[in-house]
Amino acid sequence: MSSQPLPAAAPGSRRDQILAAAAELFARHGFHGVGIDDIGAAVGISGPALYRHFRSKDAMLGEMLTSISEMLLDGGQDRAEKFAEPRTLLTELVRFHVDFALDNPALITVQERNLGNLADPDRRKVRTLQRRYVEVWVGTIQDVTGIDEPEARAAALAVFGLINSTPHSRHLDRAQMGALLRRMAFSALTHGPVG
Amino acid sequence: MSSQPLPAAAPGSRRDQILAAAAELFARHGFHGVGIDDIGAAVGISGPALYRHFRSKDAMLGEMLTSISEMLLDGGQDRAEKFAEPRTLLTELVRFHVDFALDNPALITVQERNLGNLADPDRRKVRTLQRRYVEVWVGTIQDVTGIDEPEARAAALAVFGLINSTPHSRHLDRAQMGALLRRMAFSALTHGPVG
DNA sequence: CGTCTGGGTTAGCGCTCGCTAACATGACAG
DNA sequence: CTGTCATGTTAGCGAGCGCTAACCCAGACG
Repeated sequence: MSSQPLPAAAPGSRRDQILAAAAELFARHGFHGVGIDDIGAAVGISGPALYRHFRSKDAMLGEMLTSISEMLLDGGQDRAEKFAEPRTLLTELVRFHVDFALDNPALITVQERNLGNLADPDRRKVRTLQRRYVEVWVGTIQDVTGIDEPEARAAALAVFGLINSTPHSRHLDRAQMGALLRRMAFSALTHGPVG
Repeated sequence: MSSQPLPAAAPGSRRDQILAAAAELFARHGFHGVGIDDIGAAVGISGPALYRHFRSKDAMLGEMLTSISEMLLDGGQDRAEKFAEPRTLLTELVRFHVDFALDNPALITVQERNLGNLADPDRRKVRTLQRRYVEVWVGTIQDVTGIDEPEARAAALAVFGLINSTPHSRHLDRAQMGALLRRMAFSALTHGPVG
């Protein structure tokens, strides 16, 4: 649904493989808990060979986080264009975010935990992208519930926390987990803020 | 030179001050992103002086995480004793966890992110405590909703993610934020899993 | 008053880390 | 063949880390 099974967008097969492995490791041990040699070993090459593909370890994290943020923003804006009716849009935003979190648990974890480890130029870029994604949600939540903007923003972040918790609980299969998260998120947003 | 292996009973003030400062730093930069000198500087002493109070940096994290887990478990069990009616108990569990998260944002963040950085004996202890705390929630959720156990467990973890998101959103005052989180959590739990 | 002790200092060791340097090699292009 | 390029290798540097060693000193106390 959200991922392409066919051979990936060509130019960066190796780069992408490295980024995926690094994401997994960063998610599990934290950015500073992972060495350059660990990442290399995870893709079958050893240590400094990574510098043929990335300028630095920070650059890996930067690219990882910007690409996540761009995927989320693109997906959010895409839904916002397609669905005009607020309640429908909210449903679709929830569905999109849930699918993304279920398909990319490592990326979600890294984005949640390691923004603080990002060097300054990249961090501003990522924060801007994130802010714009949140803005899509905030507007939709306000349209549906009528609550004021600060509360809608807090509600959006709370729901992200709910949905993004999925990497930490693996006892349900994908379909069940997706359905549960969608219902919980939607209930929290529609029944919660109203009262 | 009589060897008393473990830190004795509560001298309190200084150790706690150090732990609080360390929690703040671990929450912001991650365990490996914080140096022993940083922690010392945060309490006005410098670097190695910390070893008068803790055996190692890992021991600080261990003590921090076990104390959090014990506070949560104690609070949960306390409510479970006091409130027999399932729906009331669920309300009180939500209230308790929300208050804890609002009062201890750094601790919540550290517990969420840095369990993986814990050395093995401590990690098992913390995980056991966490599991028992989750069990209190799972039982209550099942009593209220009637859903099966794996789904109740997933729902509990999702709600923790929702509530624990509060350190990342600071635009509402404590009372508003508490009220919002309580309503969202309760709605997610009561309307979500049922369908 | 001398001694002990708790909590602090600075110096520095050994290790690991991110990264660079120098070199190797297989796949083509001409 | 040979030269180039992409992609790998190993050796090793400099910095920073956790932690220990050695010393210091203010009280408490007999």
